[in-house]
Amino acid sequence: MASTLEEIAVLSGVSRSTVSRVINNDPRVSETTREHVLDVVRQEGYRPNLTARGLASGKTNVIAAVIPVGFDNVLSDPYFPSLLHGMATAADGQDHFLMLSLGEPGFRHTVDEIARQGVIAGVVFSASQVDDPLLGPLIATGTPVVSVGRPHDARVSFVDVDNQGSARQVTSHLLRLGRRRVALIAGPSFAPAACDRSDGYRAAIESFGLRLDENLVYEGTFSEASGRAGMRVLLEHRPDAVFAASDRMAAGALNEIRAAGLRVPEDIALAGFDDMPLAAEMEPPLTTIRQRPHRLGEAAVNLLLDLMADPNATPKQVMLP
Amino acid sequence: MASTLEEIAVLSGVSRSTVSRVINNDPRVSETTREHVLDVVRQEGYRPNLTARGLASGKTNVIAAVIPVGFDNVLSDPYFPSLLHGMATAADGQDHFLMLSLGEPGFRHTVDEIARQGVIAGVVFSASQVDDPLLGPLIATGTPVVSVGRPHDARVSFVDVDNQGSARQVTSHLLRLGRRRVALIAGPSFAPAACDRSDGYRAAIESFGLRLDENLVYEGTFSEASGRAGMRVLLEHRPDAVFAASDRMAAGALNEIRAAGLRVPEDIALAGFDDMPLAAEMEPPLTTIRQRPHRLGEAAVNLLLDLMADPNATPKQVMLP
DNA sequence: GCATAGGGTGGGAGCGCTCCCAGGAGATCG
DNA sequence: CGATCTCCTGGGAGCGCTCCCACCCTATGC
Repeated sequence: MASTLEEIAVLSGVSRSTVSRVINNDPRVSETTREHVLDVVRQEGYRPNLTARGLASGKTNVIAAVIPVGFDNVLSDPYFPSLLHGMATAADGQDHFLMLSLGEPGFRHTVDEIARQGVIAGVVFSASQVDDPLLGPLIATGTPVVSVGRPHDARVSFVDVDNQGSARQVTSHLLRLGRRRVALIAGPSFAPAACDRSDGYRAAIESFGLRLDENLVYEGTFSEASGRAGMRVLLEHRPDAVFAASDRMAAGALNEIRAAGLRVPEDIALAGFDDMPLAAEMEPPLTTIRQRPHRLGEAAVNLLLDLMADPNATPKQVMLP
Repeated sequence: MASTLEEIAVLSGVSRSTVSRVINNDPRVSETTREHVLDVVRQEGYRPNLTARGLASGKTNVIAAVIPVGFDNVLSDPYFPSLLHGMATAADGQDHFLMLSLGEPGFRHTVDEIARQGVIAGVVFSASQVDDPLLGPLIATGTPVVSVGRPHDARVSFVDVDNQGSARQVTSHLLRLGRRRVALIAGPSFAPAACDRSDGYRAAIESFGLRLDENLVYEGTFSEASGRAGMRVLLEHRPDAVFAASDRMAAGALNEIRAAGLRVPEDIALAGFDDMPLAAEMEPPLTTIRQRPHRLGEAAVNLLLDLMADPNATPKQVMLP
C-alpha cells in the first residue's frame, strides 16, 4: 500500500519525475515505462495527494458553489437541489470537486476569503438577484467566476435561460389563442431576469401589432402575495389573459381571479414561468415555461472550467427552455 | 499585499516560526510580539494558504457530505437542502468547509477515493438507506464518518431522530382519541428507521394493553403507491385509524380511503411521519411528526468534528422531534 | 558564583508533489 | 566518424506551511 510518488518510483524502478509524468499523462514517457508504472500504481492502489499537488502546481481542482441567502426558505422548490446536482455532475466528470459556500450574512467565511486562501480555483455564483455584496470582493481576487442568471456586473460570465425569448413565446401563445388584453405581472425591475421577461412580453405584444397598455402591467416581487395584489389591480382593467413572470405569482393571481368569481381559462387565461411542481398540481394545470436547473448547473460548471483554462474573454451562454 | 508567512515575518521583523505561532494561537509568544504581528497581518490582509498548511500538518479542514442517489428525485422535499444548510452552518462556524459528493453510481470519484487523496478530513454520510456500497470502502480508509440516520453497520457513529419514540407518541395519540383498531403502514424492513418506527408503534399498542393484530400491519416502501396498496389491504380488516411511517405513504392511504367512500378523520383517523410540506396541504391537514433536518445536519457535523478531534469511541446521538 | 529552569525565538527539515534543467542513449546527418 | 537532434529519464529546487530542536536571555535556586 504505497502512498507517495516516491514509493511508487522505487517499486517500479524509475524516478519520481517519471512517475509524475505518467500520472499526469505527459507524452514524454515511453510506452513500456508507462505501462509498467501504471501497473504498479494500480496494484498499490496509489492515489496522488491532491494537497501536495495543489501546493506544487499552484492550482486546485476545487470549485465553489455559492448558494444565496434563504437557501432552505425556497421550500418545495427543487431548483437548488437540481442546480447543485447538475454542477456536481459536471464537476465530477471533469475531475473537479464542488465546495458548498452559503452566501448568507453572518457566515464567518465569505467566498472571497476562501478564494484568497488558495483552496478554490473558481466559483459558480448562483442567483445573484441583486448586486450581491459578495460578488465584488470575489472578482477583485481574480478568481474566475461564472454566474447562474445574468448579473448586473457585465464583467462576469454567466449562463442563463433565454428569459426574453421564452416570455415572448408564452405571450405569443396567449395572443394566438385570440386573447387581446394580455396583462403582465412582472418581476421586480432590479432583477435582470425579470426585465428580460418583461421585454419578451413587450416584444410579443408589439409583434402582434398591438399597443402596449401600461395599465395591464404590474410590477410584483415574484412572491405569491404580490401575484394576488397585482391581479387585484389588474382586474380593474379587464384583462382576458395574464402572464405572470413566475409560477408563484401565477398561483397568487389564480387565487385572486377565483375570489373575483371568474374562471380560468374561460374568462382569463393564465400562464406562468418556471415550471415549478406546483404548476402541475394547480387546477387547471398552469401553462408555464420549463427551466432546467440541472442543465444550467452543468453549463455553469463547464463554462467555469473553460474560463479557468483560459482566462480571457467573457462569453455568455443562453439556454433555451 | 503580502501573501506568505515569510513575507509577514520580514515585515514584522520576526521569524517565520513566530508568525506561524501567532496565527495558530500558540501561547508561547509574548503579548507584545503577538500584537505587533497581528497588526501586520491585518494590515496586509494576509490569509494563510490552506493548501500548504494541509500539506505540512497532514490535516485539512474540509469535510465531505455524501448525498444519496436520486438527489433531485426527491422533488418538493426540502429535506436535503435543509440538511445541507445545517451542515454548512455548523461547518462554517467551526472553520471547516463542506464538499459535496454525490453518492451516485456512475460518478467517477467515489468518496473513498477522494478520502484517499487527502483532501477531506471527515465525511457525513446521509440517508444510508440500505447498506450503502460506498460506506464500506470509506470506513476502510480510516476516515472519520458520521451517518445521518442509523446505519446497519454498528461501527459508524450517527445522528438520528428518535424514530421509535416519535412513532410511539403518534400511535398513542391515536389510541388516546379512542381508536382501538390502529393499523400501521410500515416502511421497508431493511431500513433501520422503518424498523424503529414499527417498534414504536408496537410499544404504544402494548402499553395500552391491546393485542397486536398482525392483520393491521402492512409493510410498504415509503412510496405513495405503496401507501395506497397497503391501505387497500388494510381496509379489509376495518381499521379505525392508520399510522403511516411516512407522509408519502399517508398521502397514498388518504387517496385510497377516499376512494373507498370513507371519511378522514371521522371514519378513519390518519397520521404520518416526516412533516413534509404536503402534509399541511392535505385536506384535512395530516397529523404528522416533524423532522428538523437542519438540526440533524448541524448535529452530524458537530459530532464528526468531535470524532476527528479524538478518534475513539462511537457515540450516538438521538434527537427528539 | 555557577548550575538549573523556563519563556521566548530562530532556523533546519520536510510534507508530496511539479517544474525545470541537465544529461545519456540512440537515430540521423553531412 | 564526430556533430546534431530527438526521445526519454533523473535529480535538484521549491511551493508555503508546521514541527522540532537548538539557542538565547533572564529569573531563580543554593
